[in-house]
Amino acid sequence: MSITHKKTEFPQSTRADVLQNPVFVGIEQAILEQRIPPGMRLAENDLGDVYGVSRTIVRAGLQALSQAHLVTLRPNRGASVANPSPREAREVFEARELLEPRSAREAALNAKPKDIADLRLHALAEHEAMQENASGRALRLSGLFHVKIAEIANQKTIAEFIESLVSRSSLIIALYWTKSSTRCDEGCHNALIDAIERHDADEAEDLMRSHLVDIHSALSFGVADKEHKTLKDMLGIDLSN
Amino acid sequence: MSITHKKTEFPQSTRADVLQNPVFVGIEQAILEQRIPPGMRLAENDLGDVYGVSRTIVRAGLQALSQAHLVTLRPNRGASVANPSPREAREVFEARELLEPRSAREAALNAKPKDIADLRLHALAEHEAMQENASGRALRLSGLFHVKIAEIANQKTIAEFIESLVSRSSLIIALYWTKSSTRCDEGCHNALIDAIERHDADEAEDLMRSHLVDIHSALSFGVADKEHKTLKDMLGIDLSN
DNA sequence: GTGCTCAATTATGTATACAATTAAAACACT
DNA sequence: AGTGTTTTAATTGTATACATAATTGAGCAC
Repeated sequence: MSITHKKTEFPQSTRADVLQNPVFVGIEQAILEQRIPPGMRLAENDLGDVYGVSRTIVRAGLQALSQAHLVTLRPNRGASVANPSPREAREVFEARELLEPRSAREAALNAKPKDIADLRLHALAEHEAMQENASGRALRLSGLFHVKIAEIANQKTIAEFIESLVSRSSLIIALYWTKSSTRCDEGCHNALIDAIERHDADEAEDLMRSHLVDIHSALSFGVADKEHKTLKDMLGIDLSN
Repeated sequence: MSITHKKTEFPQSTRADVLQNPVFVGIEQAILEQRIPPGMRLAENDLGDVYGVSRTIVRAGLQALSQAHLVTLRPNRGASVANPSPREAREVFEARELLEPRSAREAALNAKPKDIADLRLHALAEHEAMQENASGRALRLSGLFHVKIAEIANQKTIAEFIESLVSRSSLIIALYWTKSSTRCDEGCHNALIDAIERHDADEAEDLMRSHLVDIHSALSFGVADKEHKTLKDMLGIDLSN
């Protein structure tokens, strides 16, 4: 009944707990690599079978994914991979365009040699994934690059926001990506590393901003959500009969 | 085994599910009103008794609170009210100083008469709570004011971030607040509403920025965390013997 | 009296059983 | 055949039981 009043000594590592949940980790990675599409149903029993855990663990994972906006949870109806609306997509990129240029600036000011080396290594891994035509892995690594910069900026709070936005971007790209101007990333990321290495804050900020605008403008919200596509197609077929 | 592939029609209301959890709602409000202090232990059985639910529900609520940085979850050690470090406190306010001025600007551009009326009503409620010396309620309402502005700005994604930061601020204030310059809020909030009503974006942005800097600079990280205070006090008593 | 060890207790981690709800199938009826 | 209704199956919501780990406190040695 009474809530005991004892104070603990040291704090956190925010999502350390949820990172041990195989459902959270597995589904997150699958979404980031676009191995499961937006809107896909995620039944608790199936997930339990796949990851060899009980529904208790599945539910914990799904709840965490839901708070990360990667999964939609509807009462009594279960979970499905999130299906961000055009509006949400726009908002996510607006938020990134607000946060990440500042983050790149701070990274340029803070970066140590070790950070640069780490980024270069990462860019190499991105390059390899693209060569292998492993588009899923490439996409995930590309997102991770942005997170790494946010971490170098040494502001964990904002870095977490950026991490969340980057994750959601994978779903947005899955839904609204059009052009095959994919190769932008390669050059952009390298140029960004160069600017950061030079501690050229202004340049890093500008490069990040334009990089994000590039991605954003390669999205197309013109057509209705892809989720309605099938219905529309079917209607079209029906009418043509 | 196989995950069925069916698409659902409409999406989200992100934390609609967790808002139905009495533990989440109850503890969140208690923290925002500073009725439970940082570091306080939150045993699952106790919470279950208080809210009349099983540990299943308690755990779901605690997990959500943990992702909101209001509760710290340590494996096999249970939950306690979060105890933000000075660094985390600084980061939270830095993030607010980055996001909220922009938010106030957008609010000034977007605000409709109904929004203004709502804000004025809210300011009145804040005033009343202060008169009644209901400092907990006053603090929660004061935070809610900032959230409302973020919502008027019509950017849900960023508004959610701000909401999270505002919540965490309650814990930070509980730990690091010094002066009784509390009355700042009253004037600041009214001036802000005026600027927004005039659609004076620059003024709204400036007012919000300086308002946040005021709060931030009224925090003192000089002394060790208050969690050590009791220990220090006890040591002091011991020494005086 | 102080510090250590180990049992007893308490609390958390996970699975499972059952209830409630939703989705699907079978059936009756027009 | 097509539509509306009832029955059945499948899925989620919640509580509880059991396993496991942490904490407390008693007893003992020093």
